[in-house]
Amino acid sequence: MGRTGIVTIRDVARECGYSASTVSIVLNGAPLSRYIPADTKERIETAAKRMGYRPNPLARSLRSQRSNIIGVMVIDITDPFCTPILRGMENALYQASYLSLIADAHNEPHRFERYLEMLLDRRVEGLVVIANWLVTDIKLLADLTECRVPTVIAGRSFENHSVSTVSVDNEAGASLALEHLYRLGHRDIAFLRGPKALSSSGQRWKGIRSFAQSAGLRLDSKKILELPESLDPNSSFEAGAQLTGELLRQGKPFTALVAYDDMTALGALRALKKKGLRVPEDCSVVGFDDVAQAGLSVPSLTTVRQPMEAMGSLSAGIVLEAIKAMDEKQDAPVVRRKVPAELVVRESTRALK
Amino acid sequence: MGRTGIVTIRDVARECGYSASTVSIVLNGAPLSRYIPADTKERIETAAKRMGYRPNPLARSLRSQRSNIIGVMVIDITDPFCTPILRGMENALYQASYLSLIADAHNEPHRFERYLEMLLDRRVEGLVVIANWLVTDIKLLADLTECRVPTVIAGRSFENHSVSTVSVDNEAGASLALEHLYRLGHRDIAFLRGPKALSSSGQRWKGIRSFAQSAGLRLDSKKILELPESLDPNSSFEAGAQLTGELLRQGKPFTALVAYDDMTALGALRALKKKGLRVPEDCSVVGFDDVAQAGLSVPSLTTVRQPMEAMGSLSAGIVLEAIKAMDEKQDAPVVRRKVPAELVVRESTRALK
DNA sequence: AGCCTCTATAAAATCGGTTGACGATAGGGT
DNA sequence: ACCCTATCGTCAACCGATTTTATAGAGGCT
Repeated sequence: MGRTGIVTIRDVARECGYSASTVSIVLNGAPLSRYIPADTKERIETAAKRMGYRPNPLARSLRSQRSNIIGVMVIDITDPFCTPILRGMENALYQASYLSLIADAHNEPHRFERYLEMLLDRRVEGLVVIANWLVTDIKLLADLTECRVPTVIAGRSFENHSVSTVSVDNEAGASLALEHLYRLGHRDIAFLRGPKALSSSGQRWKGIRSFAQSAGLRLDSKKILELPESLDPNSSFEAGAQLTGELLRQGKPFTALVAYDDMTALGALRALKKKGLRVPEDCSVVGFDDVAQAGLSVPSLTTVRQPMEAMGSLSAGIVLEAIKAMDEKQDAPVVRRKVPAELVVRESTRALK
Repeated sequence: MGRTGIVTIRDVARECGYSASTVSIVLNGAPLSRYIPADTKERIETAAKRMGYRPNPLARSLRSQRSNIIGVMVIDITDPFCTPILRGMENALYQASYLSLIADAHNEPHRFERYLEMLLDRRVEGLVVIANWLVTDIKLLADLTECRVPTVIAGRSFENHSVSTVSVDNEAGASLALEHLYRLGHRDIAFLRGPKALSSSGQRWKGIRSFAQSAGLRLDSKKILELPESLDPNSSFEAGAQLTGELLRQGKPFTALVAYDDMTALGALRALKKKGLRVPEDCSVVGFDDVAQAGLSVPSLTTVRQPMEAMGSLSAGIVLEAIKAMDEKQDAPVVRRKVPAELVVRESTRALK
């Protein structure tokens, strides 16, 4: 044992009088260990334990070409949407004794690329990209498919590319939100749509339109505003407040408002309150996502829940499956998982009197 | 180049007709490269670039005994207090081209220990523990000092141990909060203290008492409640709401409330609203931390800000310094950094009429 | 001629663990 | 007596880099 206090396999071997190979074979239960008698095994095992031997994962990875690490690219770790996904992933990976190497791109494509390279350098066996917001470009895909690293994009769906994705059913979710308001008797409903650049915006809007059509509800284009494009996910709070202010100034009455996401909805709450309107008495508000904040506001927010933890563990599961498939030389299928959204009714909506 | 598409240093060597040693020496600008003529260097460098050679960090780490990785133990990644710290750390580490390996302990001591071992196994060169809540025990310390891994605890201070810490000046911060209310004319003030097990509770309370004393303000023990101990940082919202309810039921009037942290304060807002009290008209509320939520609530929360990003980069800086010191065989000093808190006045407080 | 020093490059050792190919012994079958 | 197989291990190669040591030719000096 060197003076660093770190015990190598050779130290153990020397200590108990066997070779490093034998120690390795025994401790890993390799096929050859079949022929090693029980008492030898025991001697080796107790020596290893006594000496506190812990195999060096670096050396092991180098030899076995397996890092036991999944790279996780988070577009913006301060986004409350991300952390529950991370939590879910972590749960799934923990069980498979994989570690996750998390890179936070700060919403900057430049960092995204640099970190992507770092992750690939570190020989991550798989990659999960939590794409809440940033419009990830094609270069990503090129790099990844070229390097044969199983990849899942969580939180977004790309219809056109051959990457696995895990995303919520935005269309159905948005329908749920509108249906909820409709059932409560609301007919004059305002909308704050998401920015065009986000695919989820389009999907949610499609859900809105399809429900409206099926229910015979007329959507008044004067009451439909669109969030500006922005790189910062937290900006939608400000934008929500501002657009709601515009709606109110415009004078067209509405009894309910559907926001693109929770942040937007919280912004709307603030703007409504500022104009002296009470929620839900004077106006109902629905969000989307169910981030942690949604339950804590006053009034608490009725919203459409994305099962973020589940999405996280699903993503991890898909990547792990793909890795296993590659081990067996099959190629992994592209999985597009759409998880159902769930309406969470809280205080910000109520029946129209 | 193997069929994996990964280029090794030997591939580069073969390609340009030199040995792996020479390539390594040139690409790293090692001392011996002094003797290598410029055109050879150029040939090697262009070949490396053309072939897209990227040295394998695993192999490099194994040889050099340096992982270029800092381990980060997060007690609970879904706690909004943690992510800005992570962001700050990441910024500092990015510049030093260190990567952070984040482990989320889920508030479970069991996971904490297992991850700690994993991190040490991976030969992290330093460790930052983001200790928002969990009462970390002594075993941690033993393991760490034994393994000679520079460690910083961010978010807590331990007076009695010889670990570096970065924490906010809780005492001064709490004083600021109370002073703010006092200046606004409030004299009947209720308090929701933090749980005893947290050292920050005691510190904040000390700040409260010291300001009260210096201003001649009497604290009414009937209006001082204490949050229950709990492992879950998000529980303080519920607890805040519940304790505020108790205060109100008790009937002792108060015009302002100082909460242990922002979550507690948000809980208080909810309880006050439920009883029909308006904030800040009928009661002012102050929080502590300035988590992202604080600015988004209605009314937005006056609070004492912990400069979390700065704390994160400070922590990273201290660890990096310690690593550098160890490189030069000096031993790194124990640093106890206390950063100033800052009062952020928003809508939840106003002058007593 | 003999011995240094300076260049320019390569061979070999090393990091710590894994693994396929062997060696050696003992017993069983023919 | 001979081959086969089951046991119990060890050797050496290997993963992909870095680094120490070595080699070899060219000049320069005595």
